[in-house]
Amino acid sequence: MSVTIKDVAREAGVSVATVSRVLNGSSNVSESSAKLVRETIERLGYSPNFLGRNLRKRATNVILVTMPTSDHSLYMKIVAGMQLYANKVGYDIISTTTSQNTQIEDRQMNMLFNRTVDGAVLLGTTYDADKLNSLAENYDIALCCEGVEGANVLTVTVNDELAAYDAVCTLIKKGHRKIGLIEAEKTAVSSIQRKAGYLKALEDHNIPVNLDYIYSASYDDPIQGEAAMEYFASLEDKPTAIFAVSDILAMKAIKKASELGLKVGSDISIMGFDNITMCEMMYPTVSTVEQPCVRMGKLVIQKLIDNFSSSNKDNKYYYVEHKIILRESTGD
Amino acid sequence: MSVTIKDVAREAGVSVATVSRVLNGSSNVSESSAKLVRETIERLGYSPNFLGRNLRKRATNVILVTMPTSDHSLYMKIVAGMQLYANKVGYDIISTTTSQNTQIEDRQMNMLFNRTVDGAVLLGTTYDADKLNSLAENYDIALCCEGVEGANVLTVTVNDELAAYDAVCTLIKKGHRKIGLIEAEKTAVSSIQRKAGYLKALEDHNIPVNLDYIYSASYDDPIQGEAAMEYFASLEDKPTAIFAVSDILAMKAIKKASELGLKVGSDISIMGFDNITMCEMMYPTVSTVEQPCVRMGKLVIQKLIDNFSSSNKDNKYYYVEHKIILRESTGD
DNA sequence: GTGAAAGCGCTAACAC
DNA sequence: GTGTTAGCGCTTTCAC
Repeated sequence: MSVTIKDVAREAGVSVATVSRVLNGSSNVSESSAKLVRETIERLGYSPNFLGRNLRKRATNVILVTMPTSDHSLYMKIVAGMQLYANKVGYDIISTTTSQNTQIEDRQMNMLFNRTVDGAVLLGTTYDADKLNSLAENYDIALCCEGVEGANVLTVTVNDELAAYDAVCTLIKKGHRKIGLIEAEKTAVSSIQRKAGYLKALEDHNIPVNLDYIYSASYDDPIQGEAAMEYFASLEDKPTAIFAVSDILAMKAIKKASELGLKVGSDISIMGFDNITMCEMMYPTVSTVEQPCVRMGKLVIQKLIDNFSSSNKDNKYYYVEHKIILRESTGD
Repeated sequence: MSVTIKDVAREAGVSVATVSRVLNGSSNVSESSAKLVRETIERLGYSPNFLGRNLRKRATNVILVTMPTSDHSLYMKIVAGMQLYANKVGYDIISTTTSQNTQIEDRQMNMLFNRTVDGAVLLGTTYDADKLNSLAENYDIALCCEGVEGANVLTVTVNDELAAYDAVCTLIKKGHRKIGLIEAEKTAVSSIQRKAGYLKALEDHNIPVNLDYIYSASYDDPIQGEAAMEYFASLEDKPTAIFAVSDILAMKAIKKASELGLKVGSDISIMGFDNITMCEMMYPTVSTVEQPCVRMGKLVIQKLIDNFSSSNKDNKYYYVEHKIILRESTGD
């Protein structure tokens, strides 16, 4: 049987209250008792049962992070950023994967209901705005990376439209005027906004939009990046550059371009979005728009923790700065 | 304030014991009461507080998974396999990243001490055998993917030696006799055993070992895969094939080979280990040894849960079957 | 089939 | 500075 606070108290010849006080760093305990208690704790190998503590404190100091898939270094980097900050301020981060399945996501949100965690940040969600809003009424949640239209929930993302705008402007400045777009799901806010940025960049440079240059793919089915490239290569008037709304799509496009005998970086420039680890592993390396993962993670956790103890919840939308990173796939 | 079992009992006009019984599916409750209770639960939006429940039950039905880095699809696939099985049998999986940092790993193991989780599986660890053994004395833990020499702890891995042996034999059967090895840390059991498999395969085919063909790199610093390739390419008598102990190392080697103007798959064949998602994203696609992630995940969770309720803990070493996967990087 | 009550391990209000 | 005690929300004997 494991040792409890009572055992420590008995062994040390003090009350459980005193033990609890040294455990929680209360000042109202003499140095001699404190020392005695600490020694006894050490000797017995005691470690407080957090179920008891958390039950009493009505808080766990644990934050849940859910994500659609864990096989994506973008998410994992953000989680790392969260952990870094959270640990510093006494919180733990645990993470789970929804596999884009609402039942699984529901199951995970149960941790909120059953008080296993103090709050949750959703790195993408299957929930719609209504469901999120009613969830946010009773629990502390936040969105990160991917916002949801109409959700009045604390959200941290890059400014997707502006980031895409910058990316496409960069391509234009390199002399490209025939620029293809590989977009993702029509329902994904990030893809919608990145497309908006693409269109705006063309408009601002007086480049007419060519609908042939817009290919609809999917975040979840990266193989479509290959199909996109095949399609673009089949056009009579081929684009000289491609902007894809995710690195994975860009990588697939690059792979297909190489297979088609196109030299990526000179024959065709390709730019992704996210700056995942693999961007530097590929041949050629992939130009992209960096999402500042550590900063995003820190910010969302910070704001979420603030909400824990606040009566009027902050449900604002926070933008965090992106950065254009040029590598070989755009000839840099 | 959130609704408790008392509220439900009061509203339904029954005792908390009865509510608890329907919550836990006890048969000793009349259908009429049960129905009433269920309706009340629904009406009040009640959801049991697991801190109270777990405290009383002395179990959480949660298993912790730790890994050195979460930016590695191999781990994430294994976790997915664990989740699949665990959920089926009423357990939840939560995962954390140690960043190869013992303090962080300690902090996470606290979840074991403070009873936040019922057990833990370590997908690689910074702990040595002694520390693991003493941990295993008091808590249910398991190793997965990467064993530790001398640890008497439940472990599930592929048979690394045999898997590497098969991989190298495959290269030999393709006619290669000059085969380079990119190994990882001298301390990593998996790398040691994969090297042993490499050596055995050469020996069994009467190919003398050429020490020039063995390059020491690191799992954690994949860039060394590039250095390895550079080195092999600089040799007068270059190897015609390379076996790397991880896909990431193999990918880096492939990248460098391409940069050096070598056609991977014909000029030189390269084979990795793990079968991570990116193997199919690369150009060329990467031949490798598949670790059966879902099966590994299921097996380790199954055995671990068995241990929860067993007095004589199973601390055996379980092997799970690997599979050779041939793709373009070996000319397939 | 049901309820009263003890108690899981802990913290915190209160009394001294 | 320290101890006593109530109670967090739940499950589970035990009695009826």
